[in-house]
Order: sequence, then structure tokens, then C-alpha cells
Amino acid sequence: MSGQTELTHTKRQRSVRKQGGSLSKSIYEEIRERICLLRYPPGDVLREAELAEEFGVSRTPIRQVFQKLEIDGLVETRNGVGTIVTGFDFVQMKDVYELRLKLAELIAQLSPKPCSDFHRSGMEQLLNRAAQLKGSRDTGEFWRINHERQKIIASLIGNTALRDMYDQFYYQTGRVWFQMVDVMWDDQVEALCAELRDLIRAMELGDTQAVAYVERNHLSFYMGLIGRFISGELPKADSSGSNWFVDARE
Amino acid sequence: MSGQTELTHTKRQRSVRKQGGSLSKSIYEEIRERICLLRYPPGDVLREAELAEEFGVSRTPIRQVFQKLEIDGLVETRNGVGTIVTGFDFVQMKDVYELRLKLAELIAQLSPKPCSDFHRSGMEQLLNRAAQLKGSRDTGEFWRINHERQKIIASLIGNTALRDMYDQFYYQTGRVWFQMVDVMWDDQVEALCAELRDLIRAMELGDTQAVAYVERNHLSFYMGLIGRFISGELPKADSSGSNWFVDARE
DNA sequence: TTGGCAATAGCTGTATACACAATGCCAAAA
DNA sequence: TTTTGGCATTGTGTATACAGCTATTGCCAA
Repeated sequence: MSGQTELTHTKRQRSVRKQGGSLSKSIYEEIRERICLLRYPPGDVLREAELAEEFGVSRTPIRQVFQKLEIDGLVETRNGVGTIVTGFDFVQMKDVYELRLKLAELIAQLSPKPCSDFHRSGMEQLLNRAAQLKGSRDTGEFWRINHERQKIIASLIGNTALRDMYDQFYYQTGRVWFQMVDVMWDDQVEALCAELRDLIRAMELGDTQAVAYVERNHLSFYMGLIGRFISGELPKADSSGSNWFVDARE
Repeated sequence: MSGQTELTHTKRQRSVRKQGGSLSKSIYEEIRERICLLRYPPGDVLREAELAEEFGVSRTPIRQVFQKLEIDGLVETRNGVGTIVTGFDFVQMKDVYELRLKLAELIAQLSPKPCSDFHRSGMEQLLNRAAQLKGSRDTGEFWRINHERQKIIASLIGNTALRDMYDQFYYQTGRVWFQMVDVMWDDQVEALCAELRDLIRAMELGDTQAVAYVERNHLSFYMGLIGRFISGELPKADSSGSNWFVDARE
């Protein structure tokens, strides 16, 4: 009908676009990672227009991403203000850890998949990478290693509903975990290596049940750590001293 | 810059708007209910513009709702086609039921809340309503009663993460449950009454653990039913004979 | 009569325009 | 100097315009 064709778009920077899965799934993952790695700390205000420009899209896809993140419990959108990164509530996180513990026990009970050499060799590679973290303090690499560990474990879960939930909670607790990593680096590197070693040992036996219990026990370890954070026994923040820990949700 | 102000909006029918919670949350719940009650059967194509007009809003809020429903696994949006109600996969539903069974066992393990007379009397009212279903075949009422039962049970769950998940899965399996109700009405009414009676008895004792096990056992009952559906022992569809059960995903 | 292709209608995906809400600043009055 | 009220700025919420994709249908040729 109308003849206006040479408007503005179709020549923007297509930085992240269409590389990953369906659409702006990659944007979602990118922003989620920024939140989990505390690059967007709790209380930070994200503006739709700002991120829209950065990723070279309009506000619409960014809003979609925000909505998903809100369902994940990572942000909270308030009219007229912005989209705010939620503070993490150590008490609620303890709830989640408590549940994750129980879910880990279920991995091997609900039609587990057999673990193969493929899984074991994957873990061995991760162990190699993890061993190099001792001096470097490369938090991004730490995150990525843990990520892939999670992916391998998830692939052993036969029950699809359980697997989805297991992933969901992993991202929900990601920030708390990362916080602990940041405060006590050396201990955490050691803990990760120990976890990987235990997993490899269990996988050598081809015993998914054993893998599940290793996960359970390491989750238990982190849960204990959270308890010590709550009681004030451990320092809570490392930079800027602001307390992100009082949850702002009403 | 331009001065077009008297376009069209600001005088539309505001049917559902702003009555419920935040925004178009009520639209979400309405459409979800239509899907769960099979008014939008699997394979049905929902069009954004259509529903937008019905609810008197633009496509934007409807798209938000669809996105949420997609996360719930109830619909699937395909470019250029529409938003399609997913077929339910009995096998996957069995996975979900298997997990729900285990979760029910956890209710009383993870900081359960004490159950009070308030809970018991609520259940008694539901039992009264349920008893009247025997002759009437009022599926909507059945749905509502079950809904409130779920709400009361959820309020006994102390662990917030568990509670959220328990609700999530309830809606995911809602359609399968409803399907079974539709095929064997009288048995299902009887089963609901029995469940409510058991719950009341457990609540009279103030024993949340007992409540949890009642739930577990009734879930187990439904899971067995699904098994019989899968094996073909029970008829799968009641109307139009179309098989909704071959999942159309990908 | 049938198979293939092309035009088309109708839908979602994206961008943008506009309305409303919240917050901070500044000025005026006590 | 302090307090308060109004206004400007800036953000999200919603509506709409436009672009791209899909399925269908009708036409033409074999």
C-alpha cells in the first residue's frame, strides 16, 4: 500500500543476533550470566532502552528477556522505575539448597541414565582446567567449568521434569554460590577439584547412584556454608560493603 | 512531533482489566484455565489478535501471556502460524507424576507448617461441595474444588521453593487429570471425596506428615491410572475421537 | 486429472509512538 | 533554614505500524 521502504532499520549492528538458538535466547543467557556473575549486582537498575541499544534491537525483545528473568526470580520490574536486580535472600536460598539436596537424591531413583566413558572423560577435562585455577583467580573460567559440570550431571537425569527443575534451581542459586566463591577463592577451587575427583571416581564405576550422592554431599557442603553466612560467621560482601542480602521483595 | 491525538483507544470494553492482581494476570489465568479444561484442546491454534479483541487489549499483553504459557509448557508459538496448544504426552506426564509423588513425601520433611482447624474446616466445606457432584457432572465445579484443595495443601508447605514447584506441576498435569475425570466421572467424584475425607482425618490429628502421605497416595492412584491409559487399557478420548496424545513438539 | 509453482492472505516478530507512573529538583512560603 | 508543592525528566505499560515467514489455494501445464 504505502511506499516507504528506506526508513531506518535493516542496517544495524547485529552483534549477538541469530547466533544461538531461536531468537534473543542468547540475549537472555548473556544478561542472566551478568546477573549471576554479579556484574549486575543486586539493586542495580536495568533500563530497557539502554540494553536495547547495546544489543542492537528494540525494547520489545529486551522486555521479553526481562519477563523471563522475572519468572526466574532474578529481577523485578517496577512501573516508572526500571527493572531491578533482586537482592538475594540467604534464608530463601537455604530453602532452595535444602530442596536441591533432596532432588539430588532423586536423580538415581527416577530412571537414571547410565553414565558412560563420555561423561567421565568430560569431567576429567574439567578437572584439568580446574586445577589451573589455583593461582589465577579467573572467576569467569570457574563459572564456565561449573556450568559444564552441571550440564553433564543433568544429562544423567532420566526424568525430564526433574532435569528441568534441577537446571532451574541451579541458576537461582548461581549468585549465592558465586558470592561464596568470590569471598573464599582458594577453598572453593579446592572444593571444586575435590568434587570433580569424586565424580570421576563414581563415574569410573559407572554408578549413577554414586554420582548422585556425590552431588548431594557437595550441595550439603555449600548449604552449610550458607548457614555460616547467615549466622554472620563469614563475611558477606567483598566489595563496597553494601549489603545486598536484605531481600527487598515487599 | 505530529498532532494525531484523537485516534481510537481509551474507549474500549474493559472486561477483565485490573480486577485481579497486577496487570493481565487474570488474562493469563483465564486462558490457562481454558487450556486445562480442554476448552482449547491440544492442537488448537490461538491467534493473538483474536484474544486481544476478546479481552479488549492490544496484542502486546496477549503475547506476554503466551510467553508465560510457553514456559509452562502448555502452548508453543510458531512464527507465521500461531500459538498452538501442545498435545499432552502421557509418557512425560508420567514422569511428572513420578516426581510429584516424591515431592509430596518431602512436604512434611522440609519445615512443614502446622495444620490448623482453619485448614480442616476448609476441607470439610470442599467435601460438602464435592458430595453434590455425584449426579450433576459439573466439570467446572470439580475443577474449582480441586483447585482449592491444592491451595490449602500448598499452604502447608514451609519450603517456598518446594511450594512454588508443587504449584507449577499441578498446572502442568491439570489437563491429564481433567481428561481422566471426563472419561470416568463417577469414579473420579468418588475418588475426590475419598481424598478429602482422608485429608480431613489427617488434619483432625494436626499431623502434616499424614496429610502429605495422603496426597502421595492419591497421586500414586492417578499415576496408576495414567499407566493404564498408556497401555490402552482405558479409552483415551471421549469426543471426536481425535488423538491429542501424540505430542506434536518438533 | 494431477502435480508443481507462484501469488497471496494471514499470522507472528520487531520497531516505534504514545500514555501513564514515579522520582527528583527547584522554587516559594512558613 | 526547612518544608512542601508543582513541574520536568525519565522510565515502564500499551497500542499500533511494518517486515518477514508459512501455509494454502488457485492456476497452468503435462
